[in-house]
Amino acid sequence: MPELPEVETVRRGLASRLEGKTFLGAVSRVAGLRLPVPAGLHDLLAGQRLHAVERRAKYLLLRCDGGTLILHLGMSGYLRVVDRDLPPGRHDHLDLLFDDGQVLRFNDARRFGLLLWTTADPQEHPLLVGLGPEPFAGAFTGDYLHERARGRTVPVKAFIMDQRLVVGVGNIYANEALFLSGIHPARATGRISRDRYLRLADIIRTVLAEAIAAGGTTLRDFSDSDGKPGYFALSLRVYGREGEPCPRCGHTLRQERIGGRSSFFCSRCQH
DNA sequence: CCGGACGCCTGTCGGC
DNA sequence: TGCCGACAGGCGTCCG
Repeated sequence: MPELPEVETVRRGLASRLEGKTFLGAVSRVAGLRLPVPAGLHDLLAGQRLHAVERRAKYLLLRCDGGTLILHLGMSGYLRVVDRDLPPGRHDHLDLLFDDGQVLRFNDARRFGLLLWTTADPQEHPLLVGLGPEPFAGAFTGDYLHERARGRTVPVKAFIMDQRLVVGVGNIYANEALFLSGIHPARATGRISRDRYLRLADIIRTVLAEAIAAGGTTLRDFSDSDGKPGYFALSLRVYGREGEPCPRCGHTLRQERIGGRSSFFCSRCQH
């Protein structure tokens, strides 16, 4: 579910509401998410002061004095800040308790999410160490894309969703960025000009930034830490709009499976 | 190394 | 109405 704009929206909410607080501990109601929840999480967290909420790719990093909580929301995960008296509901798997009575509650129906604790540098964690550049970092350029694309035959949509190339682009924003770039999602990665990659890199940044400004995209269950939805869904040009007219030329938008994922595009505007 | 398929897990929706 | 398959915002692993 959440791509970079959604995770960044959550990060901002958590940072403003939770930074500076001290953990009382944790309650787990699940054996494992994508990986087992750390044994003894309560004792690991108790007394830790949360001094910063950061983001790397689609991971949230909750920096504490003695270590870092690494969270990933998977497809269906969300976080809420609630009062500890609110009874947990279905799929409310984890509560991280703060000393002021507030609780950071993790709900994840599909359990593709993740919570880990590390006392080492989280950037060096095996799950994070191979990640590509952040799309807003200087290293992410059209020339970088063009260089990495050389000789590759994979559909460009799968290419830009590969987190080893660049992080944060998931299925929604890949579709949107390719539409705005006029590039067909199935086009072979190595057969796209440098000029088009320059434009694509800019457009990826622009789409992600606009989505962050809108609070992310809510299709069904995404919400920020206050439970409020994002409204970028209103601005989606092609995602989920098969059968509707192309916003640029009026041709009927198509849906096809490309790179194993549902893809939406205009066969007249995108080549 | 590369590209593609699969599995993880639950909820929802469309077709019959 | 009920059932069943397909599909859903991610990602790691395995196979050819």
